[in-house]
Amino acid sequence: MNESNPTVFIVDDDASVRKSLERLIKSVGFNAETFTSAEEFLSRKPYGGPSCLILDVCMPGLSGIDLHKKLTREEIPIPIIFITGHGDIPMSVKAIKNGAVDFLPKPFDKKELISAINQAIDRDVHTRKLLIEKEEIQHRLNTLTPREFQVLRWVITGMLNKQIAYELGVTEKTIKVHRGRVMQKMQIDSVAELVRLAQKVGIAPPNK
Amino acid sequence: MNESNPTVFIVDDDASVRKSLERLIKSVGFNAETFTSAEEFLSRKPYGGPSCLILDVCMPGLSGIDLHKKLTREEIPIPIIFITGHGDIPMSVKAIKNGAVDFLPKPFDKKELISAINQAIDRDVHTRKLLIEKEEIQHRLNTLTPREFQVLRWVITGMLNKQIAYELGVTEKTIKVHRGRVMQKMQIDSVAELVRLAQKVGIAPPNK
DNA sequence: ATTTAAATTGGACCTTGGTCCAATACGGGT
DNA sequence: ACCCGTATTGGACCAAGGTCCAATTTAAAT
Repeated sequence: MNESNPTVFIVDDDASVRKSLERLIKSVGFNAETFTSAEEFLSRKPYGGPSCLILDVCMPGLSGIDLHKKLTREEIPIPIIFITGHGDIPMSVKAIKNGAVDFLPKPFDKKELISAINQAIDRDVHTRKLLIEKEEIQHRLNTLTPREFQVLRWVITGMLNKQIAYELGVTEKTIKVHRGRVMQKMQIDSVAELVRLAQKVGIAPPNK
Repeated sequence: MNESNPTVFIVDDDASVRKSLERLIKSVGFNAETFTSAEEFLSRKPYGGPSCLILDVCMPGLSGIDLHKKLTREEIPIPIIFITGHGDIPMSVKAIKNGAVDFLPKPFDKKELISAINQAIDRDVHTRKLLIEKEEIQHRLNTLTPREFQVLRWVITGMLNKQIAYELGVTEKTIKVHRGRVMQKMQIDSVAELVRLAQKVGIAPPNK
């Protein structure tokens, strides 16, 4: 069990389900870790590597649905595969619309579950990659002064320095200096890259 | 019945369902148009305004699911709301994952259906807006010569004219001319706009 | 064979972007 | 009182972008 290998977390109040899932998952080469309740899962320390969550819908205490909501609210984007013995269509529809990877009624086909797990892990790897990228960008953005950030937002509109200068009520010279520092701090050397970078973290142009 | 008002298409083999749905939909101010089969719907001329499709899953001939697949394959992005009397969870999950707006078992709550219809129409309005924008961009792109398009792809990387010239084995002068024509034909005047525009239609930088 | 579109390049010239050095001004914090 | 980060601006200077006019070459189309 190491953190570079994908881990599948299993939350189900039924011991036999936990056991069989754990065996199945380990047999295909993933780490598996089981929990008897949503609360127990929440108290686990955050996992660093790629992972996903197999979650029973109905459980005493916090239900699987509740846990999903909570994770969404707290922006913990771990991919979720629901399993359930007593689900209905509206419930499954809602779960998928809220971002669950799959929703499998018990008993389910092993191949289907494995397929869902692979999808979930792939999604998590992708999500993590984007997240890390965003954090790196954000870190550099935080080194900008307020004025520099303001200039950045105008620069990505494609306006000329003199136009930006007019908008901010300063001289073109000043914009040049701010702009130069923005590029230096963001560690790039073209407007094209700045535009893409701003897009990735959702920086909008000024309201005018 | 005019094309600026949203229209809801109803496809169901059950006459009573068609009738009640039509009444409900007209009562909230949308146009409604009914069809007794998927085939009948397909033979209708394309609708210009915002619309969505309420689709029975089980029907003689082409089923609702089949129709959904066909529309997806042919890139007809009309939002779909499934209704069904005999659906199961895997079916509903699959439908939503394939992009359906909702999946409602009969009998359904009127408010739920109306809510789903509003979502579907909103989605369609949004999709159409993006589509029109993409088409406008594509139209301008089609006026570019192969070489100009090639230069465009290098320009959006943020490279200098001299670097692009080296990549293409020509002089900087040549790149300047192509680049100028690209900006003129695309009707923009900054690299920033070019980058965003390229992003919208999914133009990738060169493979190097 | 003539025409046409595309690609290429040169020269001249102007605008814009970017940098280096330097200076002033203002507000916080030690 | 003094230092530091931030914002501002100027001068000088060079690199890069962009445009106008003009010319050549080549391949495709009529």
